[in-house]
Amino acid sequence: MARAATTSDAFNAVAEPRRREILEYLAQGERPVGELVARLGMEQPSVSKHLKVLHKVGLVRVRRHGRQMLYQANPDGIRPLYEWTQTFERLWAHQLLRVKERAEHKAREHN
Amino acid sequence: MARAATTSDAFNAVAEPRRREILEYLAQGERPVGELVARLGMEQPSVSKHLKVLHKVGLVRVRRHGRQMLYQANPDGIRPLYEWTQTFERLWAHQLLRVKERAEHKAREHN
DNA sequence: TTAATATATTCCCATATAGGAATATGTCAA
DNA sequence: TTGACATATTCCTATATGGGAATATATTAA
Repeated sequence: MARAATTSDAFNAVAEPRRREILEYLAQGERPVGELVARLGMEQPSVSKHLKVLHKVGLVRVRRHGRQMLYQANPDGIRPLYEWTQTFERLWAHQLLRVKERAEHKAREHN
Repeated sequence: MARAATTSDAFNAVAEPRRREILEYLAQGERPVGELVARLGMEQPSVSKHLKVLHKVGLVRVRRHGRQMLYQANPDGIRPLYEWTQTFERLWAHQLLRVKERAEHKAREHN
């Protein structure tokens, strides 16, 4: 088997750095393709292809406005990623705790 | 150009569902490869290969214990993902607000 | 209509997969 | 040493990719 398609889910879609840039930019609100091209310094066909992937996995919504296509981020699509990373929140807490304990230990040492 | 290597960063490494499963399992603590094989129902070479990718991007740590290799999740490696998703937190807040407003509106209607 | 603008699609290709099968390496026990 | 156990590596192959270049489609304006 080969690698799963970029369009198979949000995790795969977002693995591409350019697509993350696009999503970050679209977090500001609805924007036409041309603005992404201008601001992110990518080729127009490249932007369109990335948007197609993002759309397929539900990470962006589109709407036509005259000749322009207005894209916006669909934050709901990001939630699965957010929630998955939270699996490890507990472990971060432990680390912070350890740091805190070490700091307190040091503080006692110096008294 | 082709797709970026799975070993290029945490985003790419974690795009593979099997690797996420492995990380989730290792969130419990340090575990030998054999236990992953048994519990996750994957082939041993497959698990070893996935672990290699995870190790290369710093998502797991290893330690030898006799014949066994004990792997543990390195939660720090996940933080970049967590932090990136937080870019969109603000947008979720808006949505919750909208839900709340709708609920309150309905409540007023029924008075 | 025709031209101009905005975006999407197609074609080409070097590249890195993930899994299966087989085998290699490393470590302990007898 | 030899064998058994635990894990890693290699070889194979179908497959999807991302970028570049060229072109197609859709919409508005003249």
